[in-house]
Amino acid sequence: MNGRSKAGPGSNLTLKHVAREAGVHPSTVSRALNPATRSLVADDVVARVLQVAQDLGYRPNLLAAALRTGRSRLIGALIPNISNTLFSMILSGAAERLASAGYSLVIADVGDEPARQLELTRQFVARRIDGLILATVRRDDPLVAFCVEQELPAVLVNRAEEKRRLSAVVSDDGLAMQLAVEHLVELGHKHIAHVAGPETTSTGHLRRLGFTQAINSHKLGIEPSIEPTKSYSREEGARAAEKLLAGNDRVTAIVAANDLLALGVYDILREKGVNCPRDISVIGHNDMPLVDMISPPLTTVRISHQEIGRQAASLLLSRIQGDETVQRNVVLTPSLIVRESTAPPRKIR
Amino acid sequence: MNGRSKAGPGSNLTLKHVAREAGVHPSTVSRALNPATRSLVADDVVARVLQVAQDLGYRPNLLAAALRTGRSRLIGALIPNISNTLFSMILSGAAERLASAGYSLVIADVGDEPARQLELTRQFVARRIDGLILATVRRDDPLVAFCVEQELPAVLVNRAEEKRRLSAVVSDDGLAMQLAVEHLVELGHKHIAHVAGPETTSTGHLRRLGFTQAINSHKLGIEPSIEPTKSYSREEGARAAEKLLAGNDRVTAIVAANDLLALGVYDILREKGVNCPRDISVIGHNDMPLVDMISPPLTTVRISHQEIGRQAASLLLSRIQGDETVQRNVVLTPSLIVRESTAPPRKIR
DNA sequence: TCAATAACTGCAATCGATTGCTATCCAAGA
DNA sequence: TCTTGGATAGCAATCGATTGCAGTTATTGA
Repeated sequence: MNGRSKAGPGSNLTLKHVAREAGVHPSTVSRALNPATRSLVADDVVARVLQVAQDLGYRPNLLAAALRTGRSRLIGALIPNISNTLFSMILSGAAERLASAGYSLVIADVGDEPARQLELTRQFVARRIDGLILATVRRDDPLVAFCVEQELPAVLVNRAEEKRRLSAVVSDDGLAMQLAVEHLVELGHKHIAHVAGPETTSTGHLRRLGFTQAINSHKLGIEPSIEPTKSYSREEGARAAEKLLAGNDRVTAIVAANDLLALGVYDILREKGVNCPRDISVIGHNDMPLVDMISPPLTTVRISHQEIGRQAASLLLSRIQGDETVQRNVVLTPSLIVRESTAPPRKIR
Repeated sequence: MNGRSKAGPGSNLTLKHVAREAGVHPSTVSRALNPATRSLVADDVVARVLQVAQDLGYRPNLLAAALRTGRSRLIGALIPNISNTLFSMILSGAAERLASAGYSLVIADVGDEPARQLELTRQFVARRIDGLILATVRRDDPLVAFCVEQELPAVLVNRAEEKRRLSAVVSDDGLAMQLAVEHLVELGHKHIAHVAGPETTSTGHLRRLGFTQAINSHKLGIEPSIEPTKSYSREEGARAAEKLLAGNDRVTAIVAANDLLALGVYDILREKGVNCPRDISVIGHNDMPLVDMISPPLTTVRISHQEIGRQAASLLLSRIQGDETVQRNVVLTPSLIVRESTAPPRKIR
């Protein structure tokens, strides 16, 4: 009847053992060990129980506690791609905050496929995770509907959702583009183009809108637009840059929606023998590690992804613990890091 | 008596409901749903149960199953720093393989502090994780002793342990250094120095040994050695390079134990106006993302960290599922990626 | 036709902690 | 002296799935 063949890990040391050793009932041990219920037990008994538990090296089985209480103290994270630093930084920040509250982080590296995302989410639910951090969502995502329906506490990171059904922690994409465009305008640029990210993501969408608005507010003309990229990748950036330059020789600066796209732009510039920043200035977004070491060091918008993770974790915890039901959007302020990929435009081209 | 105030997420749909609906006993439902025990149930009953479960959208509570069976289908990962791509790549590979076997990955971003590592490990044990992936271990680590003692299935990744008490998946550090040195020798270098990683890690130690051996096998003289670095970081790399160049003007090539160290070397070379690769060639280790974009593109040793993660997961699963107790060391073969940071030495300097 | 066996299915214990309710004891107040 | 009540501690149900054992029915062979 015993599922385990041998002892196995996990010590098999239970409340009962501690109770017997301390000469009290298991329920008393439970109460003595839990700070919230400790006051129900006489001081001397508490002391004795604590001592015995310590001596025996007792550690409660979190699985059993979770089953009984209905709270697993596990938080799930749905990430499109862990190996992208952006996301691992978010995880790092979230894990830090969660650990200090006694929660652990379960990760699912799910890619972009909605079916797989939903399946992994269901598995999380089956594990009775207490909350969810979503880094995958698109502007209108069925996953969000699922979470709302299941009353599953969830927080979106990095990307937000159009209908604002869930709390989110994001960077101010509009401000970011404003900073970028302003910097270029100050340098004297008049013909600035944008390599937009995927329209399905809030970042791609909002940055494009922000760019347009910034251009308008400076009374500059919008450069003939090219299609948004299909994904945030170096290859897509290259493809976009190629198209952009083929049909336009006025452009003196390119604002990319993301560092990887900017790197793709670099690839094409190099290929065509166009010098950056002398001929064309480039601005990225995210300030990924090492973009300060490439040639030329990339001017980019910095976002503290770790802070996004930390805020998301805090938001989630307060939702779980405090039964707080208001949805909140936390918007972090980005900053422009000026390096050597931006310079005044050449007088003549 | 009910812990939950409201319904909460997780559907509260249990075996009993399915059983009632299908007109059978819960145990029969359990058996019908589990492929391993399905043969104990009549075919028509299986069909009916499956149908009902499907219709109701039943999903078993993994927490309850875990408590009863003693297996949580959770694997813990102890990582010194998730935001380092090296580790997030390992996680990515491991998560992929684990997910396909129905296991989830719980991560702990623990830094380098042994006390914290042990504490987080204990918490993992309290969660009854089925296995552990350790990326943090030093050459002789108390954590390994702990795992062995607790009979906790564990696999080391990237770094191995001296006493080989646990299985490990590593790259062939000796071979890596041999490839690096051979490449430089072929280019004509005779005075090659090494910026060593921390001696506490197996990688730092083994790469230093491998380097020495490779130099000897080519009958070259060992350059006066400098102290190993304290950590794998750009700053430490810079510090080491500074010391190295201060006392030695014969050196025409530097093999760093890691890309970050190599980047630190770059920093100093630039600062001192020493041209790489014309004056000094540099080789890194790991082939981190973007080192192909920096100036000059870094010649480095490529390791498939994702493959390390995958192999580690497989090893762990076979240990858990097959009751296999042999410890195995899986050694992956690295390759040298030649870029532009290496060139023949200048005739005169 | 009857016993022996096989094939299912149900019963109930179990995993380990939590918690509402109840029982006991002692002190304070009437 | 008796009641009231506060402080402790124990009892037993419970969370939801799994599984050894036993019981029932159908099937086979003699």
